[in-house]
Amino acid sequence: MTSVLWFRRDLRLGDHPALHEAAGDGPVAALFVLDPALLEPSGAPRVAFLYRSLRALDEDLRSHGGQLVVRRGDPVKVVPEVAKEVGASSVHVSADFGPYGRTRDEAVEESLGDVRLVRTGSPYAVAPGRLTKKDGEVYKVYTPYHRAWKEHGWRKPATPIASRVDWHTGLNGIDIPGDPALPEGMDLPDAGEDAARKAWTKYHDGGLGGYGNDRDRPDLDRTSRMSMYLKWGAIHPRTILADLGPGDETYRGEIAWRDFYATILATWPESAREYFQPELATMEYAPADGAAFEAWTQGRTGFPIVDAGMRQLLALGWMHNRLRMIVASFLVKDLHIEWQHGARHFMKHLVDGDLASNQHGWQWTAGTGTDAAPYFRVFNPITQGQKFDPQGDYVRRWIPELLNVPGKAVHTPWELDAPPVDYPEPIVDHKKERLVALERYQAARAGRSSS
DNA sequence: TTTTGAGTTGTTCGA
DNA sequence: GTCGAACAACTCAAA
Repeated sequence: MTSVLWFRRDLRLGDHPALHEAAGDGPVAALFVLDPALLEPSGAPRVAFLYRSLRALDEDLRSHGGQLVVRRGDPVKVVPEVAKEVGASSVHVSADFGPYGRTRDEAVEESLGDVRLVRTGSPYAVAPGRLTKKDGEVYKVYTPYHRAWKEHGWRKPATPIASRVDWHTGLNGIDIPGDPALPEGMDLPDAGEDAARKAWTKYHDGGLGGYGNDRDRPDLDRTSRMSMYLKWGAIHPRTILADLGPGDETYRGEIAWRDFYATILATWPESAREYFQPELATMEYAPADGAAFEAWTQGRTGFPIVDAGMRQLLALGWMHNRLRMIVASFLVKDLHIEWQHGARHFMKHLVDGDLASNQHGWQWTAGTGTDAAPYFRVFNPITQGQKFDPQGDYVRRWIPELLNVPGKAVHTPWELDAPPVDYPEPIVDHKKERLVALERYQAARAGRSSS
């Protein structure tokens, strides 16, 4: 009996449990639905990367005698239509645990009627719900979660079957749309499963060994950049995990973080918008519609390391992890702007923008999340720059106005005898704003304990 | 039930 | 320059 394989965040053919399930039923029709509800809030870089990933998937399918059918619309309508057209008795998917995805899937399941919606696998090594404390509750602290996660383990990658699948062809779909206009000069990495595997192999044989020591050095750029492939499932985390050795504990931990935050968001879907610790929502913040927020988004705060990160985001659709923390801390604790505004800006511009990791990364910085940073942990944008970009190479790469400032002096351009005229003065006094932030948090904490 | 130990990523200050 | 303490109490996880 024919089935539909509805692709979402699993745009690959290798190591794909839902494909194995579908193939066991008979012929498989491959479908992707362009859902306006998901596309509209996404920025051009992520949409472009999605389209390229879809083209790559279609190419891979064609090389195995199949094709990818792409339809536009609400999956609640589109998926049953396609199932009917091919006479499918089941629709196979990888489980989606996001706030929108889960509700959508329940609605699709309802609209499918007698056709079964079968969820097999997920984008995670250890899917939400698999791992609980002994009392059955969800872990809220990373470290014990991580311990249990390692103990629980994950499946080995499955053997490839795409060439043996009886692919259903002949359905009409729309062409994958042309890429939306990208910012001038933006150069996205190659998309698709093949590119993901190649990028991973290259990193595995090259930079991975130095990850533990150098991952915080944006000037050295030793992170794997697998996030955008993981975002769309061009590679599955368990494929990556299978290649890691005992010395790769730090890198393995990052995969665990991804699973952890997915679990948190799946358990508390409202934490995508609301404060995980609601009592901190009453804290006083500055409005996000002023010049300060604008300066932050444009990389013109006058703090070189902050501006370099923000400009890297605009230019690449990607930002080094250390910079994500620095610029987030600056927005929340120097400009006193709520984390949601920063999270939204990130989601708009990041190619790898993942709701769970993004929102909870921000909540961590804001001190409002699970396992949050202590309130007194305020990043100093000057010393962070000096520490993690010691020669200033990263800053100079992204801030042409500072190109001629040598060495670490680039982190304090206002101290130069002749500061560059086209680079802004610091928009705030960090020392002062740090104290303001500490007071705000202290007041909120006092409010909490008295209420 | 109670108790105990622990908690991603930092900074400043004073000795 | 280097080092340890203070920053603060609270919640979580597990015994």
